[in-house]
Amino acid sequence: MTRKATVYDVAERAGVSIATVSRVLRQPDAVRPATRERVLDSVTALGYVPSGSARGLAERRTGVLGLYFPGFDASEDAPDLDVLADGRAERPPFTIEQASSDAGAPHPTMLFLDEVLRGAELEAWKQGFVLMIGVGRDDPGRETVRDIAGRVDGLMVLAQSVPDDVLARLARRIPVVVLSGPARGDSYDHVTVSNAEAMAELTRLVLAQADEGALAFIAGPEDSPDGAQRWDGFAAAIADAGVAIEDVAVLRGDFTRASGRRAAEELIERGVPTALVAANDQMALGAIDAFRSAGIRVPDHVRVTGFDGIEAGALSRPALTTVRQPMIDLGRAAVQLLARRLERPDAAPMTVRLPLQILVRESSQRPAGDL
Amino acid sequence: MTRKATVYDVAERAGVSIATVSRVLRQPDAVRPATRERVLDSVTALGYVPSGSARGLAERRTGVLGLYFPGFDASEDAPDLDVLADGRAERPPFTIEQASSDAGAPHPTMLFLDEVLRGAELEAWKQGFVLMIGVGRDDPGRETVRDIAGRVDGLMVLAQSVPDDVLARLARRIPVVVLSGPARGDSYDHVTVSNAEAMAELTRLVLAQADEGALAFIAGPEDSPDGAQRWDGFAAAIADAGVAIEDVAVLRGDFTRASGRRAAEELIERGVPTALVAANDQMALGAIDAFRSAGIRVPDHVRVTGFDGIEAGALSRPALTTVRQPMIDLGRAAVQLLARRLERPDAAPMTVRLPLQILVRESSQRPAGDL
DNA sequence: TCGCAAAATGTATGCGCTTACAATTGCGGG
DNA sequence: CCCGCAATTGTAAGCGCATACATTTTGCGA
Repeated sequence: MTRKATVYDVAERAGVSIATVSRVLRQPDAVRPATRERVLDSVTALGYVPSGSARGLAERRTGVLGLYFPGFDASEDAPDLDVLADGRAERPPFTIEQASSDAGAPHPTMLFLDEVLRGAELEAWKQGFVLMIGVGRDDPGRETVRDIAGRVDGLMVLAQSVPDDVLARLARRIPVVVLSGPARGDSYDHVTVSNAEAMAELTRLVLAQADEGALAFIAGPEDSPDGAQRWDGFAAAIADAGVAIEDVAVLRGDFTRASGRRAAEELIERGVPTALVAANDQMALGAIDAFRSAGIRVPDHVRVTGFDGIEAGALSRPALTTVRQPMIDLGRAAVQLLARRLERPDAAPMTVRLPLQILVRESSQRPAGDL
Repeated sequence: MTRKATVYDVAERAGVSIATVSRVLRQPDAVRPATRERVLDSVTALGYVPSGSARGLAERRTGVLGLYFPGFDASEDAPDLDVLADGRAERPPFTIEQASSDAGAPHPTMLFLDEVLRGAELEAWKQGFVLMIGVGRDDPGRETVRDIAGRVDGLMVLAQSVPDDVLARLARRIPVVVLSGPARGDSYDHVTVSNAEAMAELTRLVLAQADEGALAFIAGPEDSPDGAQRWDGFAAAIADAGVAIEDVAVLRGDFTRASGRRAAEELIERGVPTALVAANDQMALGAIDAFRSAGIRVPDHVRVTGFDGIEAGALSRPALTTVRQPMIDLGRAAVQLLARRLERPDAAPMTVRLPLQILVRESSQRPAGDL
């Protein structure tokens, strides 16, 4: 790897000017086939790859879109790994563990983000962009978002991953799309889902099956916007159904499986409901665990629903009724919004609302005989 | 969003030269506190964000690392989504589906890549880089890899995602690290895992439990390097154990659950083995399905093992004994290698071999009574 | 063969930033 | 109050490419 080849090298070798080289790469038809060949030969011979920086500077656009995530994994604290350290060679090529737990499964929010990312990448590719990603971390001094913002034509951020003031500042430089948060009346483009409406509908489905029995709800942590929206949807649905909120056992969890288990144990003491609506899948699965331990059958004795559509819910028995986020489409929609705004910078801010998918599975179905 | 602010704007507003502005951002200590304040004021007032392109060009490094994946999801064919189309507003905010299948679960290779990506992002952040990602697709004309290569300081590619000649060319421009393929004696840095060794060890564990019975193996598709390595490990282990290869029933699958099911059905006809080693988890799970349908109990009648460590294996009953790839660490190691090479461009090419994790779970354990 | 419009190519500038080097300023001792 | 050095700031030269505009070449009809 000597010095990297530049247009100048290519031009010289092909006996043309750098303008011609540039043309061969950008508008091949504008140059005579013979010269084109000659230039392309030099390109391969020299292993020339155009500098993205120079291009970006000259064209005043980078062709890159940025996606910025909140960091849910506290990965700042991840142990250091040093593959370059000495003595690695002597280490065994494998380790053996007696394992029955499912420890090590990634945080569900991560899975969510992975799919959003996939959708974004796909659509970016379709639109001719490349994707740059960043994760929000406690990061005094080093401003990763700003870093990224300086390198891209447009930025997608997940709600709450960037402080408002920082975001406002970045938006002065490039278009910003906010994903999956409350559709505030601000001036950004938004992509959201109808959390509340879907939860309301799900609750209606549950009520339709719940006979006369008692209803229970496991809410998420207080500071979760998602959790709040889901609660709103639930509350709206039971209000519509003429059920008094006081008649519903409302517990609070923290979105973990353990907290769902605890909540269900409390319910068992206070009296088992006919139906339990949980604000996410983890807690629903935890509740099912607790019910099972207590000999209470789902869905025979109690119907249970979750929210999110994680894989464990599909694999559990009974399979968990839930609501799936259109994750791929979230990513794709965000890119489309960005592409649109890059074309028409002064169009009015837009909010795209994607439909959720209610997956009715066994855990919420009244036993067949009763139908 | 008027015209984007540049150093010139900031300099003028602060009454200094552009050099000073640049210094404030790059080496704050080299400028007198008073001036520094003035400059920073202008920066915020103007919403200035430095251009990554210009920086990259001037510094001759971008601070970006690239990660290039093979595209396993045939996403080129993904249906178009058009969130900007008219009439979206009228669409319902949710859809309802009676669903019991686990359709829609992402391709396991995707999950693998997601984690590698996560590891890479984490380590890139720790080392002060930003990550750019690209997915390999059938892509006549548009050369995404090259595109990315032009914008980054170093490139990580998953084995087989980039044709050899293209890779060779890119490597002339920037350092390249190849992930998870055979450690060929080429001139790139490599990160791999000990597929064969781990499979051999797993096979040994199985043999130790397999009594006198017959052994079976479900191989992967012929063109899979991973599959081949796993076969090699298996073959080596049984050879060591003095078992003739002819005494082992070897079937071939295509890494899908269905193919595992078919293979097991064939085994049931030909005679159920005491132990079945599959080249990946999907096929192992498929085989377990088939055994269950036939009333054959796992692990009581037949011990089964997989490879990969997918989540469904941990959740299934019996939980699947398998080998987990150190996916996060693969990504992290790749970044470390890249960072090292950027520092010392002419160090000898290096191959880092990461240990695999053998997870011994129920599906391979001889029933307790027998111990 | 010549003339002219169209096609092909070359020239030169600027994109926004970093940085070597030059010029200026500040400060302490004499 | 002056001198010399160090700290600060300014000047200017690229970094590699795209492109407007100028120049040359080509193709074609007369």
